[in-house]
Amino acid sequence: MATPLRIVEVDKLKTACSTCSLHELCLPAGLSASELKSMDRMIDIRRTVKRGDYIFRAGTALHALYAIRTGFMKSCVLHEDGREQVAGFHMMGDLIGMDAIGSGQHLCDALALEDSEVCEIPLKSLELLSREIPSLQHHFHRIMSREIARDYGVMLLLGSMRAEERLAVFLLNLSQRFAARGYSSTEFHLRMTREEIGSYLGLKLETVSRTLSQFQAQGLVAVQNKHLRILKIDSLRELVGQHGCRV
Amino acid sequence: MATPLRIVEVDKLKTACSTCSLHELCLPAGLSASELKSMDRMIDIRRTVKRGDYIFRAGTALHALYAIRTGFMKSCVLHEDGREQVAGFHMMGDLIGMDAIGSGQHLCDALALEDSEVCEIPLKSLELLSREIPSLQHHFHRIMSREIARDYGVMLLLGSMRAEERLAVFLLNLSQRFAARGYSSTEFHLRMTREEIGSYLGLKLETVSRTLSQFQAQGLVAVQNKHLRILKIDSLRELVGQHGCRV
DNA sequence: GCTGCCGTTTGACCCAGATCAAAACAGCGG
DNA sequence: CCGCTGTTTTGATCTGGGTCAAACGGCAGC
Repeated sequence: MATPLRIVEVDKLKTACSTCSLHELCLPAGLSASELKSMDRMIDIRRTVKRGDYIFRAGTALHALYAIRTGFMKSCVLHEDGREQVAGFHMMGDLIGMDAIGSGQHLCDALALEDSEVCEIPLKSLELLSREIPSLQHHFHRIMSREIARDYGVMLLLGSMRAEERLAVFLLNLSQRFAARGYSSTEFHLRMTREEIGSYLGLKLETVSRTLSQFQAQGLVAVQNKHLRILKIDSLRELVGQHGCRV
Repeated sequence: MATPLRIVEVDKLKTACSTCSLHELCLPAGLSASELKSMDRMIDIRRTVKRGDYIFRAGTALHALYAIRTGFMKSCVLHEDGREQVAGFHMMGDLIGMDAIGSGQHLCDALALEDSEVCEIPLKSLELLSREIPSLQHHFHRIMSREIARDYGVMLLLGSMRAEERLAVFLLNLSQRFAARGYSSTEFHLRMTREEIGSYLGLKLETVSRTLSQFQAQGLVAVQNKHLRILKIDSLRELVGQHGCRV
């Protein structure tokens, strides 16, 4: 076997759903081998995005949904007066762009917080294929539903939790998502700035910083710049929900 | 024609998608006459719910999605410690229960704020039928997407708006939704209590009351108990976004 | 290694909206 | 018509987290 041929082969393997290590986490979860092949045919474009690049911008037309293969991104919704609110942080296996199906236009910006790779999934193709593969159809519905469920959680957080609780929820959520992807649940890098965390949690960056320092003083976490280690995960869990509510 | 027969006929007409006055607003929007017939076959159960009745409770298994035919309801997500956060107010034509598709269990309570009528739409049937009718499939996706989009708006509101802005956004949203349903955009009844408004907006009931009184003093609205009249809709619109942000 | 730029931390002070309290009011059953 | 209950309004006071300000630290470019 000639070397050039092998390279091409490996390259192709790397970018197919059927061999992607995320396929149990991502859209094709639960599909059979032959159904995965159909997925492979549907997803023909992969994009590499560099830190700071936009995957899509608010106001632009929906071209496709994007499955995150590697990297880390945020989506933020903008108010006409310039205020921006981080609506979510996304990591590998997550599907983004679903906010745009309703109107055909994206409502938020999505941008990479580190060099990333995404798979473009044209909505039309996805809808076509899910008419043929019931389990894909149902799984897509589950993914959209989980986004709604996540949003409800954020509403609860923003509407009725105090600062410490918000931050604890945030850290526990990151921890759990990293764990689900095979990474450490207690030690990770915060890819976003304090300001972005604050925006997501409805707090100012100073409050995020202060609360993080307070957690550190209490021995709950060890923070050094963007590196975070959770020391007492149970105490963090207890912290959520036991304090008197703010609203 | 005998009277009893006529009654049955009218009754049947009243409960079919094909003759429902909401069908351009609801799930079957854009379907052909024959496709509407298929919808009729799918939706075989209509439920009447009285003020205070639950349509579903958090933690219970997903049986069906519910399209609201008449009435007004709220959904609220609960925190284990008893805190509750209103996640949305729903009126005729709205589809609720989509939060449960992901896990198979409802994450929020849905309860009627006035006597209402809902159509039960079994998820399995809906998925089956949308495999046959592409426009139904796409419209269902659009509805789920619009729920995500709405949630992003609520996040922006809860995360970065001051009390007056939140209330103005709330009133403008109600106004616009009533208008879309053929009712007055400037005069309507608030079906929910001040406390429920507050919960939805992340404010306490006293703040809602005070802010409403303030709007009244400024001549923006006329409130009398639960009856509300918008006097200066443009001023309300201007109010949103011009103040310095809280977060 | 030095310099400049961000992002972060920490302190001091302030204010929007929460909390507490009480009165006014609507709606309802008897 | 009355009394009861739950909702709403309004006032007085308090406080969590916002705002302003300054110092610190890590890292990229030179």
